[in-house]
Amino acid sequence: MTRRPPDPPSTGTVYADVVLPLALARTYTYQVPEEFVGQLQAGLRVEVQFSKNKHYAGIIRRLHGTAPGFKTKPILSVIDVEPLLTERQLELWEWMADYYCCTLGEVMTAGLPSHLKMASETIITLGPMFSDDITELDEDEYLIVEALTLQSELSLKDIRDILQRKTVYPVIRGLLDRHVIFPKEEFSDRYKPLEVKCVRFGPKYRTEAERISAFDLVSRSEKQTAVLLEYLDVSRKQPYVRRADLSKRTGASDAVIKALVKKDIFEFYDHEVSRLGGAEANARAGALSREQQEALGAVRGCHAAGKPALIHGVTGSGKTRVYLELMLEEIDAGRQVLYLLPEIALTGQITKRLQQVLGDKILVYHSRLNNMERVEIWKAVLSGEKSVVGPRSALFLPFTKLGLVVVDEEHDPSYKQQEPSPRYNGRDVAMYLAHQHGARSILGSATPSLESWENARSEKYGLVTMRERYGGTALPEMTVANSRETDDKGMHHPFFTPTLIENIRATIERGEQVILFQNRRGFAPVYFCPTCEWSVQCVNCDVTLTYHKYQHRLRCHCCGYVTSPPEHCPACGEVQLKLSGTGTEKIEDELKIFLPEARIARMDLDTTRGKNALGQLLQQFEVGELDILVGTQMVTKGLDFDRVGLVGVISADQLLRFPDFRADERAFQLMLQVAGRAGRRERQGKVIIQAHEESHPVLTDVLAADYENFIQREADNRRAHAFPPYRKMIRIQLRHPRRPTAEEGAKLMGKWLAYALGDLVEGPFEPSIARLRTYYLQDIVLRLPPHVAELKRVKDIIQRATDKLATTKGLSGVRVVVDVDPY
DNA sequence: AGCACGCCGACT
DNA sequence: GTCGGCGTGCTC
Repeated sequence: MTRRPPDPPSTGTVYADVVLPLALARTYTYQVPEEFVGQLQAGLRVEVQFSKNKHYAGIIRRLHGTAPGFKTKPILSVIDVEPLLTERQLELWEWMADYYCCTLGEVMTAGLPSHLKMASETIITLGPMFSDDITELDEDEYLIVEALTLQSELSLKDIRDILQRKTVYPVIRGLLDRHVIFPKEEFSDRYKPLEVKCVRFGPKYRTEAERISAFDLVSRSEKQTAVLLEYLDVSRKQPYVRRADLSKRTGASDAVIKALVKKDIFEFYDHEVSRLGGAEANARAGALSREQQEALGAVRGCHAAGKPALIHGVTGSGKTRVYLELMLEEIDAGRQVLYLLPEIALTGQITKRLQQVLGDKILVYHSRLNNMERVEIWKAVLSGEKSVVGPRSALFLPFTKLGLVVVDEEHDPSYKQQEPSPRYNGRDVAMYLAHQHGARSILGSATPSLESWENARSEKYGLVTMRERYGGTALPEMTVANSRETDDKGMHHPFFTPTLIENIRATIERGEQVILFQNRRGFAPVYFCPTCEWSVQCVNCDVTLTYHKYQHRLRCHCCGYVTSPPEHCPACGEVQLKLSGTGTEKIEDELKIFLPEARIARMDLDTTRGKNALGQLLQQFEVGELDILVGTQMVTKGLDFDRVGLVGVISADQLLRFPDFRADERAFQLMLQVAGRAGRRERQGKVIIQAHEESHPVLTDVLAADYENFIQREADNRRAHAFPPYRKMIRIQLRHPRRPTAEEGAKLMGKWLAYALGDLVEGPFEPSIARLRTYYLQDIVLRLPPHVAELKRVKDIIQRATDKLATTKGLSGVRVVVDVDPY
């Protein structure tokens, strides 16, 4: 990257405004010692002391000659030679801090890989690759390495003592760069290849004839014959056969399989399940369809007119193919591309496909990367050579030649960071980023959000529509099943209609797969006493605990609190406690009763928590080791499988009843997205939605796959009730461990805001979950006409009110959380 | 965010 | 008489 000329040292001392990785509102001004004057510029990291004993790696925001009206501390050392951040990134940080009402330090904390944010407490250890190349080390470095071989870990503070000098960061940085030492956390995060224990025919049984002869060898054993047959059956469908699977399916013990190995018929081996990365660039895949060709032209048209393009393309229309074409163009022209996806979709086939076509030109920025890999990507992006596919955090990478930004699944709520600050929406920040770089941008979805649709309607974005599924596959047949439906004996099941069960059965019999969607995890969300109606509440939050049958535990889905179910009701002593409500676990459980033969798996937060659990689950489903996948929202995202013949929505009512102004939009998106998982290639898929309220207008639109009708009506509703996107919404949440204090603070805050803003202020009121993680909550909501100048004024008012509250006796402990566009 | 300073209750 | 509770204010 080109070096910016250092700011000219004006008369006298030079000062540097430094951003610190703390939740501080402003930058802090340090004095630049004479010796550093020539080498400093914005974006470099420097070591500074902050308060008594703390040293941090801060980032220079700007250099100037204006002496502040207080004594300044000196910059202790310069960590980087070249800036680690670009001017644009610093501007982006400032914009985010400003727009989302948070501090620069909070943006910095979110935006820098922790490896680059050293502080005095950082613990370092000796790297595993260190091969006593002591000759390479200078005296200071040698001292550190020697200390580490004796003590294994040291804090930066220790190192300062060892070296007997104040400035140790440059030395540390040098060692880090050469991978001699590591910040400690990295070891916990080392990845290993995913391997599964498998069986295959031994070397003597490679040919068909040899294999047939194997049957003679085992003819005396019924079990071994069965295993052999099963093996042949499974191996026809899957590229590898798991040892555990084989015994499970045949009911044969592991000893039976071992016996076959002993006879040299089988052998064990570890099958390495493919991981992302290391792909070779292929030729461009297949030709564009006519519609894709047209869409491509339309997107180019938008870009030529300087507008972002919103692609509304039904699932399977091949939006990715269109993105790819444009991405290739940018990359060929030597520019960078940022392709954003919701986190979960990153595990899917899309990343693989991008890497197949773009090879090592594109890097996957994944939440599972370790620190070192993150820093490597950071540097590669800074050099302008690599493009990136990643979740919203990839927005913080130091792009220098950004030419195109793609936001796929732009409607997805997980683009919005909820906690902690900065509470930003990745899609919106992406648009700002593109604008900042003068880059083109594309938003894509099968169900565009109302905000984006409205932007297209008002011609801020260009709209590109793709209506056909690539290859002409028909859209799935969608039907609704009344939840009250009974079977031929007049029996009614609380969560499976006969229609759904019959269809599941038929689908599996055809050798196809089923996805069932239930938007709630666990077994039952309420554990209660039928006598006195007492129910188990979370100790930290104002919610009931969800029963998880598999672990026989009660869990809080807000804070993670776990406890054992009580033996009897503590209020009245009743011993027969009951469960109510339905989660994915229960669906899975009940389904096993109906379909004991089916291979069922569950996909929710609980089953995908482990490192490779999600990938493993998807892999299993992909190769056909599973018949039914029961899951939460997760199953609506990024799943792209050919053999899904049926998608079932267990309860549409549950989605539509949600008390939020976006409930309808969310429900519509979720249902249409999950429906899109059905029948992707030759075959038409089927979707069955169970509901009590069959004629709900949202359901009617879902069944007709009528986005236009839905979004038009939704827009009218929102406009009529003054909701976003026709109003700017800001939520101000006040939190305190004591309810009266939270209430008092909120009342006061509400009064001040109402004084300045009148009836734009609603509340304070208690949110539906009144206590969260031991804090009592109070909300104040502002709904403003969407004018930018107005917004600045409002944010100043909020800031002043927050400051005022912080200096009010007795209420200074009330935390104020501002959430801009809180949806 | 961390941390020191400071002003009110149960202890060696 | 002190130790320590956390409420308050500051860090260039």
